[in-house]
Amino acid sequence: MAYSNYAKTLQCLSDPTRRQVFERLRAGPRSVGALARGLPVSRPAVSQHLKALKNAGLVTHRAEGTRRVYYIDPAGLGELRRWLDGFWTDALESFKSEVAAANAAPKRKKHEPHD
Amino acid sequence: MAYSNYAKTLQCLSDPTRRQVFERLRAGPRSVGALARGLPVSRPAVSQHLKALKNAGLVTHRAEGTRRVYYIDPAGLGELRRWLDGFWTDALESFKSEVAAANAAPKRKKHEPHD
DNA sequence: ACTTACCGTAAGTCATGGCTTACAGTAATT
DNA sequence: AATTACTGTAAGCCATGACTTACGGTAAGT
Repeated sequence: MAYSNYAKTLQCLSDPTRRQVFERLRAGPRSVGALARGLPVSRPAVSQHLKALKNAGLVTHRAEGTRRVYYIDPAGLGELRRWLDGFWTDALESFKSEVAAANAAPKRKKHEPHD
Repeated sequence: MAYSNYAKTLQCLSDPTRRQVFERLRAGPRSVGALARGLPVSRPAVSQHLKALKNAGLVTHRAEGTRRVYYIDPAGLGELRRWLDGFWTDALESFKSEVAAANAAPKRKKHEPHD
């Protein structure tokens, strides 16, 4: 379903309220009403957040009468995790070589076209 | 320095342009001008993005004449990674038990206060 | 000393998106 | 069939924040 889109995942998890909805699902599946009950926003707001979360592959739902029980979908988090891990190794490497370079080489001072 | 703030990190990486700046640093350290050169926004915009990235513990800079050479700081990514890993294990567990519950139990139908 | 390269910040504009209040629709209870 | 519980969507309002231009400030070259 949700293809490789860590971008959407990041943008989705950036909102505090939406992340709060998501964190509530960490404990286990909940209906929309149950999710909205403890939050400082209205139920439709939660519904919209859930739509965004689902679009990012972070949650799924299952019908239960008129209720929609939402629960976490590992797909979205998985993609974000892969991206982050790749970045992490590169970052460590880059950081180490940077520190080494900073200690070894003195400061450059010329005004020249640069990279 | 930057304490436990995966929230700030997420909100920081949510912007596409800012993420583009960050990804450019993946290859290695760059000056502000060099970073802005290939991007579709002005240099001050890049400067502001770098400020946000630094505030989130994602980058640091080192002076080199009048240039400021920025490079990735593992701190911010590390925190995000820790949060994500914790969430990931919980999500897997929650997902598995959810699928099991969905298969085992038939649909509930009563209109009763719920959770 | 003057000029040039490089950068951060201020002020102001404008689009994005999160929230609320309606409204419409389905399923279960009586 | 009528009512009640539960939800998704539409329209509109409003704050957040990303971007631009303009400016001031420092360090290096001449």
